[in-house]
Amino acid sequence: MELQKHSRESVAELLRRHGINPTHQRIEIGYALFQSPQHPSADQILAMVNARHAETSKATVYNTLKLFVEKGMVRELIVDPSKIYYDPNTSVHHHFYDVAAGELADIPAAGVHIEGLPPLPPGMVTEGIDIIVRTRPAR
Amino acid sequence: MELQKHSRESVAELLRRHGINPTHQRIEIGYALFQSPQHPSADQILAMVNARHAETSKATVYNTLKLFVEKGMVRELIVDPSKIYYDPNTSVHHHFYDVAAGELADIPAAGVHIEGLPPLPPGMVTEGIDIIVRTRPAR
DNA sequence: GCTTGAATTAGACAAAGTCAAAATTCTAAT
DNA sequence: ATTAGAATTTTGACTTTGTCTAATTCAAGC
Ligand SMILES: [Mn+2]
Ligand SMILES: [Mn+2]
Ligand SMILES: [Zn+2]
Ligand SMILES: [Zn+2]
Repeated sequence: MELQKHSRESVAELLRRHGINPTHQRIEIGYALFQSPQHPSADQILAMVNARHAETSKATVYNTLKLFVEKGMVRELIVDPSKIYYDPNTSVHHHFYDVAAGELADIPAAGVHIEGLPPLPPGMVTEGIDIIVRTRPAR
Repeated sequence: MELQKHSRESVAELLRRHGINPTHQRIEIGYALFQSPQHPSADQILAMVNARHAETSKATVYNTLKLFVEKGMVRELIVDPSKIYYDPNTSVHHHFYDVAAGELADIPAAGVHIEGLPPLPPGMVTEGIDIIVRTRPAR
């Protein structure tokens, strides 16, 4: 057993733990998200979910991803002007972004420190700190 | 004299220094960009430029902003999933982003250090490092 | 088998941005 | 002055990503 990190059953359990009713569509979307190509866009998820046969509508994919974000099950990454990428890893970490290929790679939080940030504007609270290292192929 | 940091003449000069032929439209767009509301979007610039009377088309605003970015005269800020913000300050610095209001505020680079970043993926070169502190109103 | 609330769907719509072709303006010869 | 060629701008159609609303389907509980 344990051939895959995430079975549909373990995704259902993850949904329950985040207070999300694990319907068929939500399980498929979560499953797609936690599978392979780290950091997919909504469009890619829609394609993955419906690869074998039509299973889920566009509206449901967008609604569900928004729900996942609200419930803290996934994170949005805003690095590309034209689409949102989704990150199944919600723990603190940062990213390389290959602007030529449009691909993201994780930077583990361990060892990364930011020093000397000024205090927040008054009355504001931090929602998150993103470090994005934009890269491109040399020469 | 010197009532404004940037006159149309000084914008024209800035364009020339960046190898951009200073046409009427480009000067107006640059002037709008360097005026006030720090970090405008393309849409806001279009509105500013045409506030008094129609002066510049949508295509020219988008083309020109892209040209400015290519020539290194302004910087794009990707912080919002729905629009690009433009930053007339190209020196190294970072940003607070109020996700509720959609407003950016500068964080001067002085004193801010990032430690412990891993080496770049092989064959890649850094294009820039962005730190975005996402904030929202408390409570 | 009904009833009801939750979830999903289709399809129209909106916003931001792109693109190609036509029109205009500029430049620099003749 | 005239004209050719290049650069710039414009128009308007188009694409992509995402949103919205109303209709439909689904899942329990009775
Ligand atoms: Mn866009
Ligand atoms: Mn969008
Ligand atoms: Zn990640
Ligand atoms: Zn700035």
